[in-house]
Amino acid sequence: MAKSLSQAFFRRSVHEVARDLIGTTLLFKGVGGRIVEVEAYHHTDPAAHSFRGPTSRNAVMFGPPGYAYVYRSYGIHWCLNFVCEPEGSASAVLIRAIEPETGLAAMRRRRRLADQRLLCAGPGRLCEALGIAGAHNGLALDAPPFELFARTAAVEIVAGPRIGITKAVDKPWRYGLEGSRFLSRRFSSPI
DNA sequence: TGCCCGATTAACT
DNA sequence: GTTAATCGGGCAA
Repeated sequence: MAKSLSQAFFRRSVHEVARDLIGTTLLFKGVGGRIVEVEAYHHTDPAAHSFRGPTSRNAVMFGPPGYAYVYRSYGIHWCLNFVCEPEGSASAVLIRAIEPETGLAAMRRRRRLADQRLLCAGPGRLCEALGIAGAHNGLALDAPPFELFARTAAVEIVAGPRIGITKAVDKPWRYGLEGSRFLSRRFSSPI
């Protein structure tokens, strides 16, 4: 049985945590799968929500590591982030895609006709499939309804530029599981 | 108060 | 390849 991740897992730099999240299992109310794609956002990064300081929306980012930051994107979708170390640094990892494994029926029901490959391939799709919404902003990641399990084998990780941003576009802070079919987009070249 | 734009997605041509 | 949907944050006035 895989080990549960504790708060200590998130008490490290956002880039370390981002790489180590690839291959871990994320469940929300018992539904989810293996994380295959994430992006790191550091508070000194102009593309990060926290770059201009605390607001009511990003307040959770300025709190302790190991909590979920959920925000509305484009007025339509929800996006899930994990807050990282150090406390108050307002850095977080955006969860962009998981490989659906557990609770497929519940995910399909929420996502309607989507095929399994697109069920959780993208931050908005993932939140819809798992039933994550703004009400879950600020929840701890080491307690229900969240469950996180460490990976049980080594993984090949690829990196590349982040998606959908207009600032700091050159930073290769998107991480993915090499060769996964469940990425929101392909990585152009392995690093 | 008003205006612009975004860590997106699905449905178009 | 393009674009509409849709709304809160951030900034200018």
